[in-house]
Amino acid sequence: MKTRIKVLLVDDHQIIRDGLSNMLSEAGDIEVCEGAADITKALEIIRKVDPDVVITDLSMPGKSGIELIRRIQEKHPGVHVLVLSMYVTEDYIFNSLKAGAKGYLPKQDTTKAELLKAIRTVARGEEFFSPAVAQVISKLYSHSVKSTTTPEAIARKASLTSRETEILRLYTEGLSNMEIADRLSISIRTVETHKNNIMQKYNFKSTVDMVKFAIRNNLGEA
Amino acid sequence: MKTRIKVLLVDDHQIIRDGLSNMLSEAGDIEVCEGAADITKALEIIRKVDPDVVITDLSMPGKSGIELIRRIQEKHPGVHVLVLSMYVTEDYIFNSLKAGAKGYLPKQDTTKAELLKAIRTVARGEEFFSPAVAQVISKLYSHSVKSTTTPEAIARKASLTSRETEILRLYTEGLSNMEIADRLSISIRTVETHKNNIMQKYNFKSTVDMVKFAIRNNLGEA
DNA sequence: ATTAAAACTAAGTGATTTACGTAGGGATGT
DNA sequence: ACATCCCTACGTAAATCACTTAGTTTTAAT
Repeated sequence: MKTRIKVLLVDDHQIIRDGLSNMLSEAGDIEVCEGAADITKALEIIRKVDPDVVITDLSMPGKSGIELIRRIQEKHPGVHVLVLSMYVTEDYIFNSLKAGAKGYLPKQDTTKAELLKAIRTVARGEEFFSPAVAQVISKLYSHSVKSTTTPEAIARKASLTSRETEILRLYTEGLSNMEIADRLSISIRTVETHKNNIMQKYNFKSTVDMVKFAIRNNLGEA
Repeated sequence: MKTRIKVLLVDDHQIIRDGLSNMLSEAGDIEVCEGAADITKALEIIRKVDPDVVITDLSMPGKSGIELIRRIQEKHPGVHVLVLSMYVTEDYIFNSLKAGAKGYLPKQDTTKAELLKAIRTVARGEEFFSPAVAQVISKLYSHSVKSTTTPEAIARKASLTSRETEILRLYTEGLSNMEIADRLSISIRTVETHKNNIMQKYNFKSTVDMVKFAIRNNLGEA
């Protein structure tokens, strides 16, 4: 009899954590530990209980979930990360994998059975992706092959730094400078600076232009 | 001091019911009764406890949630139905309203605050729709101008005047209030007022939300 | 190992723009 | 005649913009 799989849930929504916790506790081979609503708390709990699997959302207050994955890889390489996100976009998936995530599931249509299977799979150190995610990944790879021949397009996209991209995405969600500053735990002046830089790089003449650009380029939803 | 709002949750997913139940119980003015996973059970509980508000999903095993709404209207017209669905499609929304639903919220992006507001609103017998849903409704009603089978109050509530539509379109072009004012030869204040009215009609929380709506609605180019 | 470049952070400050509540006048329809 | 809707507009408070400067950290290259 092997020990149960210790799972840590990271999500800023209380109800979701509670719901998942309930659900997972019904499985005999899984042990859910105290959840975390942000990265700091998550890392603290990881140090304390050394879980086998961390299930995390990506959109959270403060640093993004990507950062959490990165830090876990650095300091706790034995802990396997399973992303449970409401976004099934190239960007999120790619960056999660790059940061070291072992699995990626969409919140939308993941069933209890799938989630359990995913947990058990990543707990063994293997990878697990839902069909929808796998599709995006394959598209990503074929895309990267093509893009080597089109440096112009890459250059354009690459001209935004990761921080700028992150902030641009938050603008597309309709957040104000202040709200973005709070979300990222940085000064509103910094947000303004980043925005200014974005606007200058692309010569946007208004915030609306910027958002339209982001939407066209799949940096934001809708 | 009025009595608490009695709420019945109908959803075939155990975790979701549990999560919502948890969440709603934290509000002092709401009392959550035993949930139901199907129509039969739901009607049975309604007969027993006579709730003020029924929150229901639409996709359920057996008969659809629409049928539940219809039956509630027939036998318990005082019970207000709030739909909480993962689908924000014309079909579902239209049929829910036709069946007598007082509110419709997408599962995807409804916040706790919104849900509570929606519950309190429909408990008073008023209607409540999230921006995304209102968008679909307005689209629905703008096509069939005179529909005798449908509540016209909703259409009016969620439709924009010609001036508002005109101004909204200019916003999607990236124009500022001032530029729009010049273009239309009216005061910037007037433009602001129109914008304000648009924002209120759809409960937009930011200009970006408004523009995203317009783009999705083909009022502006994407 | 050291250095240069780039990225992230942040503040000052005056000008501009927006948010939001309130309100008058005209058309319409009942 | 009266309620209602629509377009118009203002005042004040709040937020954002535009530009500049600059310290700290990361990354890349020699």
